[in-house]
Amino acid sequence: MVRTRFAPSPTGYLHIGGARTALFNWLYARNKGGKFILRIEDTDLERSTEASVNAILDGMKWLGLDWDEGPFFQTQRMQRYQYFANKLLEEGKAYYCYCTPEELHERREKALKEGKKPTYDRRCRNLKEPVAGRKPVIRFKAPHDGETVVKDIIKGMVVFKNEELDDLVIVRSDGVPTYNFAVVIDDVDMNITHIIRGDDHLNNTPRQIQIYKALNFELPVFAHVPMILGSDKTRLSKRHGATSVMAYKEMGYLNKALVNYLVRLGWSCGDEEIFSINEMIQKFNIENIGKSAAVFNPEKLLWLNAHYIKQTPTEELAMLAKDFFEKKGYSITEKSKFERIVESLKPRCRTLLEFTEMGSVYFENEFDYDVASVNKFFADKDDSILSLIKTALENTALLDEKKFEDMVKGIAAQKNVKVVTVAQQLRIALSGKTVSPGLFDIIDVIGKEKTLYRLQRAIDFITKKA
RNA sequence: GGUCCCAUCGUCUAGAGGCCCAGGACAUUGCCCUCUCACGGCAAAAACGCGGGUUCGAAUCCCGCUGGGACUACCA
Repeated sequence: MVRTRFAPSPTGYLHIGGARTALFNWLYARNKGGKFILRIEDTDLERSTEASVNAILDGMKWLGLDWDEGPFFQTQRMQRYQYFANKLLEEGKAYYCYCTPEELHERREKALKEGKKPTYDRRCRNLKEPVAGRKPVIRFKAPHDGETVVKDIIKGMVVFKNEELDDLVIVRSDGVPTYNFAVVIDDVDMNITHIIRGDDHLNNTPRQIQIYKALNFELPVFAHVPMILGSDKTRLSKRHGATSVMAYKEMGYLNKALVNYLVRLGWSCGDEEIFSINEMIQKFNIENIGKSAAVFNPEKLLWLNAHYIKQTPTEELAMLAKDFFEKKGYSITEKSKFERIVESLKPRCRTLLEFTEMGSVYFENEFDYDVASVNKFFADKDDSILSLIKTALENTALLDEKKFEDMVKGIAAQKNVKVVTVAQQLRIALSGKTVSPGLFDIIDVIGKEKTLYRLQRAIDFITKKA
């Protein structure tokens, strides 16, 4: 039975990189009919917060990455780490070290200055007596010679010389285990079969393998996936823009779009770009994960989001968009009318936030007129076209789209101008700009009264200007 | 500095020795559609980092170089 896990440390929100790691683990487990476990690595007491735990959980839920077991918290498993630390101590595979962080730091600096390796010199390894007045850490007795090989199904066989690895601290002076130790105990206790994680952990892996061996644990399968980079090819971080998963939700991205984007970042399936969740589960495999780091490309995410917006049924989309409109102060009363609005905006918007921007035309009556648009279409200060439209609309009952178009064309013929001129003048009257959803959509949604109001307002604007 | 990883269009990638004077997608440009903007359709431009090998033949294998990244904590 395949068992994978996602093990974030709660020191911030769920970010893009973590989300992709979680997704890969989740997909692999689902593909194999296995289990996906969530574990919170909160042994860094200083930086871990409950708010971060909740933020991560929210992010996972929004992406639809449900877990089968957990969340487990490392801080609630202290006795397990103590047990194995003691075991190593008793078996002579670990020892107390009384060096202070300050001493260690000094020695490291000194070694670096002298051009030597800044590794721990193992001076406490054979200490017979405790050092009075100091709280020791526990260090792992790493082998001096030989090599440790990481068998990684993405990177291949990676060989590390043991002389490069020093005696790492496995338990801090306050009794809290360090990452490299806790992660091993946890993965073994939770029967994790496949460890899929960022390749920033590849260098840690030989140390962990040494601990597995010292404790006679069976090794899991390792798969180190390449990092996600920003546009400048350095590790993706805040300065590259939004990195929080939930920030994308707030910006009006659909979870399906983000997940689809993420799965294709570092993984491929021939020429395929669009995957439903089920297709992903069915097709995901570790073999097709690439070896090189990938640059996060917001443009492509935007394209995918637009794709999923177009693909989402309008009724469903309207429910998602509602919050965004209400947040902007536009109250949604009639469901069917709102769906009409959403429908008209659907092919024009790439995010839900854009719906509210372009959609303002349906809600605002007292807008400003765009200067460039006015200069282009009302330069001659002639309101006759708008007046004709107004008269035509005043004398008609509810138009259908065909009749509306005939009217516009008729006025164009009558005034001997292009249809587009009439349309654009009307558009500016209705929206203040030369860009908007379809004219008929607008008048149909806002109704006769508001249409006439906006026409008169535009006529006043033009004539006042004259 | 040391260790480790990586290297195909601007970006995500296909490519597992001949099917590749390198395919798809995003972005870009042009054309068509059209009441504007979009959508949609069509088309174009755009890459195997460099140098050595191996081989009848290399984007694909090997070595070196260069470049990028990660790690180097009583962080994870």
